[in-house]
Amino acid sequence: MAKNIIPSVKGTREFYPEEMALRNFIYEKVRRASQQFGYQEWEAPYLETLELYAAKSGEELVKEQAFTFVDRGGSRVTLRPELTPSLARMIAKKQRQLTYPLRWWSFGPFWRYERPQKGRSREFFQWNIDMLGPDTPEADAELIAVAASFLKSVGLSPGQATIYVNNRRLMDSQFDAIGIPAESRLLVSNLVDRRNKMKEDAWQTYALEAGLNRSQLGGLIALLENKDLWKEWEDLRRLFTALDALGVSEYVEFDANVVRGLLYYTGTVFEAFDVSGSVRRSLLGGGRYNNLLADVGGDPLSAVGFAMGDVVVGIVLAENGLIPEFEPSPAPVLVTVFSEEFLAESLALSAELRKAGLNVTNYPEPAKIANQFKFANKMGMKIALILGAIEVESGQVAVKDLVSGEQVNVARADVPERIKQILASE
RNA sequence: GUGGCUGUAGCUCAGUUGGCAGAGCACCUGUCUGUGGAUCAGGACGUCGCGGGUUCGAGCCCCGUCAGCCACCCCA
Repeated sequence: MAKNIIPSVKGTREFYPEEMALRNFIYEKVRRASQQFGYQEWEAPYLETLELYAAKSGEELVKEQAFTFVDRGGSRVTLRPELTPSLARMIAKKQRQLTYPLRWWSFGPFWRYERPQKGRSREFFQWNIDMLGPDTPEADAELIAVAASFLKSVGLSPGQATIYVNNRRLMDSQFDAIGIPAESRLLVSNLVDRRNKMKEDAWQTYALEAGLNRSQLGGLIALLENKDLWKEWEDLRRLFTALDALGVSEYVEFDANVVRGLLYYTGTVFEAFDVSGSVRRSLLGGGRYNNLLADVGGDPLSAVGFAMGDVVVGIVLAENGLIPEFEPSPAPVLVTVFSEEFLAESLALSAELRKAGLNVTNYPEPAKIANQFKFANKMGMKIALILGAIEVESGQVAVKDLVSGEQVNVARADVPERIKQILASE
């Protein structure tokens, strides 16, 4: 059948109505969580210059994994791989005109030129949410609370999704204490990232080969396994106090293993994982980054935020049976077309019902009534209306409840009310 | 970017040592003219991902390529 169809671009996503419904479901939950805390929706260009990302020194990965091409004018442009540089620019351009604390959120498409596999495509949607201005643990706690609110709103319990929290400055002080010099931090950071993926003894061997001595390794292990380490750090104590007050502490745990890309974050870091399955999957991640505005030439400005991709969230929701049932038709009512003769009558009835505030689909042509009912059934519609010779003569409409199977004849003027009754009872 | 697995009907898949292309589900039609879902009866459905090679003969073997998946890598 499907011959010679030009394939879609590798790694892109096609949203058939059912997938689009899931995307919109996620979007609605994201929007609600964001707005509950007073965040404003905003958006940035999808196309940016490569320089915007190259400006962040040390991020060659951006150059390797960004979707870049030369436009007709010879400029190098990039499909945005992340939002934060655009945020930094837009803030910097109006830094003195904006109102702080500034709370912004966004949900839009991003592109990364990666090797596609499950949970990772070249085109994805991402929720970004940030607070700029305050530099307090309580601000950090608010972002974590927003994340927890989202997880809760889609039906993920603390047992299914957990947010792990750490602090980069705490880790720096601890690394100092066990004699890991500043220039080894990147190495150690990678080591920590890797620890969950390797067997413990293999990981230790790897760590020693990578250049740690036994005393450093021992210190590192003790550090990573210390669940009470947060108590030694004022900011984390305040953070957990605030989380408790915000009512989300059941979703949050301290974990020294969370480090997240060393060069970016300056304080609190956090990452939510799906812990319902056999594999721990990252749902969202973020933290405090206080240097960003200064890096792009703005005045120093503190910031905290996180990002969440739609792909993994969709998979996790599906695996936990949390995706709402798909309703194919946004219109619960079908007006059938009895014959050519009554086509105009059906169209007029549909228009009346729409005027009464109902979503109504009119069958587009005369066809066997059985086929029109089949259509209504497949589209998940709740009510079918029949307008044939008998009904028109008596000024009535046959209203059939497709869920219960009951059918009654109703005076035409009473049809909207009758439909609303049926819909309300289901 | 590296390594591996997979690709057969709309979907999920079977297909023996190389010998006529299969199943289930979905789909279409059912006693001539006003009613969907369930059952029954009948029917249609293939570039075996694509290109090349070996062979009397390839879905099956070999090479290449594309796509999906898995592990690395990375996760802004």
